[in-house]
Amino acid sequence: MEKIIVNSKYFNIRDTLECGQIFRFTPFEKGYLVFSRDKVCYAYTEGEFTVIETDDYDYFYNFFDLDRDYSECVKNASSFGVSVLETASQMGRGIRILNQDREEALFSFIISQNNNIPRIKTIIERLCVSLGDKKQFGKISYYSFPSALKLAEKSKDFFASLGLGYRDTYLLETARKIKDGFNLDKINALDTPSLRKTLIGLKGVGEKVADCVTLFGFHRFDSFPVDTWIYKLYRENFGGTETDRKKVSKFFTDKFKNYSGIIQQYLFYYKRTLEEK
DNA sequence: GACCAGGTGAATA
DNA sequence: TATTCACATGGT
Repeated sequence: MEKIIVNSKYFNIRDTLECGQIFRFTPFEKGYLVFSRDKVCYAYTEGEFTVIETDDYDYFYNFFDLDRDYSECVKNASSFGVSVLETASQMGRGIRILNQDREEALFSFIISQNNNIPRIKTIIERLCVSLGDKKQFGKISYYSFPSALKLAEKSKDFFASLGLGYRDTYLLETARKIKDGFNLDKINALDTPSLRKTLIGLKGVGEKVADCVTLFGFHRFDSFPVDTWIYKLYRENFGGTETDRKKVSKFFTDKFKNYSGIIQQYLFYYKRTLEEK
């Protein structure tokens, strides 16, 4: 067991987990257990520090993007003279964009479409319990996220029984494609537009899911996913009039460039916490 | 019942 | 190219 200790000003564990980029975490003692692939860590706040306890130091150091200076991101977000950006980036300054497992991000966001976050979490948890490997972390037992190969063996009805709804075929077809050689690591060599296009070739992956996967699975900060919340914010806070989500995304990426992804998270988190009751 | 949730695929014009 | 509609499921 090792500990990573970081000043919490630009690394808040709650904000990082609750901002909607990851679905596998659970409250535990002073903080959270966070799961990624077959790994786990225990993360909590202690005074002015964020503490990560784990058996996989290097993995989680990279996972939480600890080499990046996020004060730069907040500074950039504030530089546009738009008050909502000022507010949102201050509120979300502790958010880090996670370096998630590519397969896990891909399948998770296929499940996310036209769905709400609590239910997405439930479905993913069921997937792990029924197909993942049982693992041990101290006294805690948990399940890994199942590989595409494992998913590809199951039937459409099996996924339907887990509550995936019409997304059952999307998950199955994408899992089979990966089993047949579609390589998520190889396509990391592509630039973001080509990567997006390639991902959209998968069943169940459209503009929005592709943007989430490039951002959360491939760490492409020039991606700006537009979901229903961001679309609402675009109209209400930016006076936007475009209805095509693709054009809305372009509006923001043209403005925010290589800070698009992190600013999108500031805005998403802000809008969602503001409106939740 | 209607409407919504981190939308997409397919049909249509 | 752009618009429209069905699609499972569960919560409000």
